[in-house]
Amino acid sequence: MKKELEAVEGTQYVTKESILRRAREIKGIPLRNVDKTGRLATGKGAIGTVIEESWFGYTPNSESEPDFPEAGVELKVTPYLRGKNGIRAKERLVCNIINYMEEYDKTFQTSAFWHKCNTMLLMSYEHLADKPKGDFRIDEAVLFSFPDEDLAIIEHDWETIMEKVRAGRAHELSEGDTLYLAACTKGANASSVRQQPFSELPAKQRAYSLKSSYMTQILNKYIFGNAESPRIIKSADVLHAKTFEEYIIDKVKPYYGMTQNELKLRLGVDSNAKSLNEILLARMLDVKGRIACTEEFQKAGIIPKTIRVQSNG
DNA sequence: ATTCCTACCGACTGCTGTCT
DNA sequence: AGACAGCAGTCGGTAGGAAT
Repeated sequence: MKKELEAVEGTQYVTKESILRRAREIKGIPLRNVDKTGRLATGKGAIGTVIEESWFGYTPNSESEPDFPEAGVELKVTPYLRGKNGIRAKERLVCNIINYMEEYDKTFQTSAFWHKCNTMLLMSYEHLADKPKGDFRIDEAVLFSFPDEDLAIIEHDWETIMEKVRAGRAHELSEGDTLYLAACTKGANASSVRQQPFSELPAKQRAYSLKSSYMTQILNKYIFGNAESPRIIKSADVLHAKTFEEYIIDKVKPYYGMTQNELKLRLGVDSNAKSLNEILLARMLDVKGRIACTEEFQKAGIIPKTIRVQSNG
C-alpha cells in the first residue's frame, strides 16, 4: 500500500499530551470515515494500520522502536466484547517479537519489551460480530503505564520466560507458563522458527503478549473505569520482596494439613455453605467478604483457575 | 527471503445455567 | 444431585503488509 499522506512523522506528535489529544478526537467516528487509503478492505491487522496511517499519518513500519519514539509511546488498538458479565477483551494484546539470541542476557529494565511497551496508547473499540469493520469506532483512548502491583507480576513473568530461554528450552515455551505477560506464537505457519542461544533445537517464533484475562482487567479498571476489582495483594511492596506464588504459599502454609472442621474453628467461620472452601481460603488470604476462588478472582485476572481446595474432610 | 509489524481465527476445555 | 447443552475463556496458530 503506497503512502498517500503528508509525512508528519517526527514533527507533530512528539509529546504524550499531543498524542493523547489527537487519539481522543477519533472517538465515535466510524472507521470507514477514517480510512483514506482503502486499508480497511484488506485482511488482518487492518484496523490498527488504518489508525496509524490515516489518523496519525505515519507509515506503518516494522521497527522495534515505539511508534512515537520521541514521546516513548507505543500505539495499540485493541477490541473488546460486551457480554453478560460486562466488558471483556476479545484478544490478547501482542507486543514485540522475542529475539531469543539477544534478550536472554538483559534485565527486565533493559529488555526489548520494556523499551517498546512501558507506555502504551490504548485505543479500544467494540468488536461487533455481525457488522463490517467500517462500522466499528474507537470509543476510549488512554495512556497506560503498568501500575506497580501489576509490574511486579509482569517482571516475574518476564523472568519465567527468560529462565526457559537460558535453560535451552525456548522450544518448550507456552502461554500457560505465566500470568499476565506471555510468549505467544507468531509467524506465517508452524515452520516459523528461529535460533535459541543454549540449544541446537529451533524454537517457534514468539512475541510478548498481554493475556486477554489481564487485558480484561485493564479495560475495566483503567479504560472504562469500572468498580475496583477484588484484590489479594494490597500493596505493591510485598511483591517486590516475594513472588506472587511465594506470597500465596506463605499465607496458606500455616493451615497445611488441617481439616475443614479445624479450619472453621481456627478461622472463626460458622458456615456449611457450598462455597465453604472459598470462604476459608478468603480468610486465609485475609481478604474481606465472599471472594470466590473461581469466578471473581478469575474475572479480576488475579488467580489462575487451577487453584482449588480439596473438599473432603 | 527474512523479519517485524498490524490483529485475527478457530479448536478445545471446562464452567454454568437449566432441566429432570 | 446428575446430565447436558451452550457458551465464555484460553491458547496455538494464521493472514496480510512493509522494510531490508
